[in-house]
Amino acid sequence: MSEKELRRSMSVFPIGTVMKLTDLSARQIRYYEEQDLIVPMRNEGNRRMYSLTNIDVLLEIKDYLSDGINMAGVKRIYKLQESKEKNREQEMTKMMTDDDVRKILHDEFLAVSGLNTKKPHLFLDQNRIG
DNA sequence: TTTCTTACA
DNA sequence: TGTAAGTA
Repeated sequence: MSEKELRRSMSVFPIGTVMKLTDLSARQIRYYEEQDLIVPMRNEGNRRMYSLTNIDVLLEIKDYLSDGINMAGVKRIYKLQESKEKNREQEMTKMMTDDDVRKILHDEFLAVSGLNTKKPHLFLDQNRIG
């Protein structure tokens, strides 16, 4: 996660500030949380603290709602994005793994055939195996 | 003062 | 969704 993303994910705004920034009522903001559209952090006093990312989502929700989409529809949109991101990450992980295996087999082949002119990969791959 | 939870003439 | 009550 980049520093920019870390900053955007820092929960530092109390609900009152979020109300002004999004023009939503506290009731609505808490309701969207109940619908699992956002997951604000809690401070020592059990107060909800929101991040810029949370605020972005709330603004997006407002846009969808103003476009005539109901809560069920909004929830479907985020559910879909969530599953797609998981699949993408899983695919990426699988690709990385396959690539590692390929490199390892390639290096082993070079070593056995006595043509290993580049050993650098062996260190990295062995660490990944362990 | 602000926010939280719960509940509803 | 709004709003009231009683807290923290």
